[in-house]
Amino acid sequence: MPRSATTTDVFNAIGEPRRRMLLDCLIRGEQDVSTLVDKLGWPQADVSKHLSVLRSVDLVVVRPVGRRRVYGINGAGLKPIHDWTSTYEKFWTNHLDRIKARAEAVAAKSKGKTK
Amino acid sequence: MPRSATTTDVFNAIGEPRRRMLLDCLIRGEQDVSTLVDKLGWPQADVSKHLSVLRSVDLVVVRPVGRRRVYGINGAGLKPIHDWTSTYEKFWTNHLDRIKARAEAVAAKSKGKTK
DNA sequence: TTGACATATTCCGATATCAGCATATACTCT
DNA sequence: AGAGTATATGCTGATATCGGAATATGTCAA
Repeated sequence: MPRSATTTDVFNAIGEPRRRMLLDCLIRGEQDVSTLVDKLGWPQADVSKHLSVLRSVDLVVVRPVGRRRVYGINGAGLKPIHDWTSTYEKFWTNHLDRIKARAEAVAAKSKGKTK
Repeated sequence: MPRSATTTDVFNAIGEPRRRMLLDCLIRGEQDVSTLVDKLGWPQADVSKHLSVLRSVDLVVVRPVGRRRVYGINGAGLKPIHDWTSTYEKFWTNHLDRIKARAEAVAAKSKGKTK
């Protein structure tokens, strides 16, 4: 059994760097496909396909404007990832604490104690 | 050009659900491979291989204890993902604002205007 | 309706990834 | 050293994914 599809698993969807670039490009505001093609310099089909994946996991929303399609970020889709990583927050916080503690220990040691 | 390797891209590495399960399993504390195999019920080789990927992107650290290998979470590795999603935080916040705004609009409308 | 433009979808070959099995490495204890 | 345990790695076949080119869908405008 391979990994769950990019079209159903948000984590897998953003596993592709180009899709993160796409989102990073949209972060400044809604844009239509042509604009994205210009900015990114990828073939139009590629942009559409990556957008399609992002759409299927609800990371972006589309709004038809005439013959254009304006894409925007649906932040709610990224929240699960943010929440998941948040559960590990204590690990990097603790890590910093440990570094700090060690630094203080070193400082205390150099002040007087030889052990 | 395919997506960047699971062994070099943290985002891609956690794109695999089993690897997230593995991390979720380790969140309670360091554990050796046998314990993980027991808890998860996967073939030992699979566990080792997924751990290997997590190791290559620095999401876990290993500590040999006799013939055991005790794995622990390296939270610092997840921080980049957390930071990246944080840049989109405003989107889900704004989204809630928008829902609220719309709800208020609907309420105001139903109060008098028939449209 | 016809033509032009904007975007999506389909088909293709190449590649990475997965699970499973078998085997290799590494350590411990006697 | 040799047996046994713990973990890692190599090989294989099936599958998903990617980019690219061609094509299909959809929309406007005259």
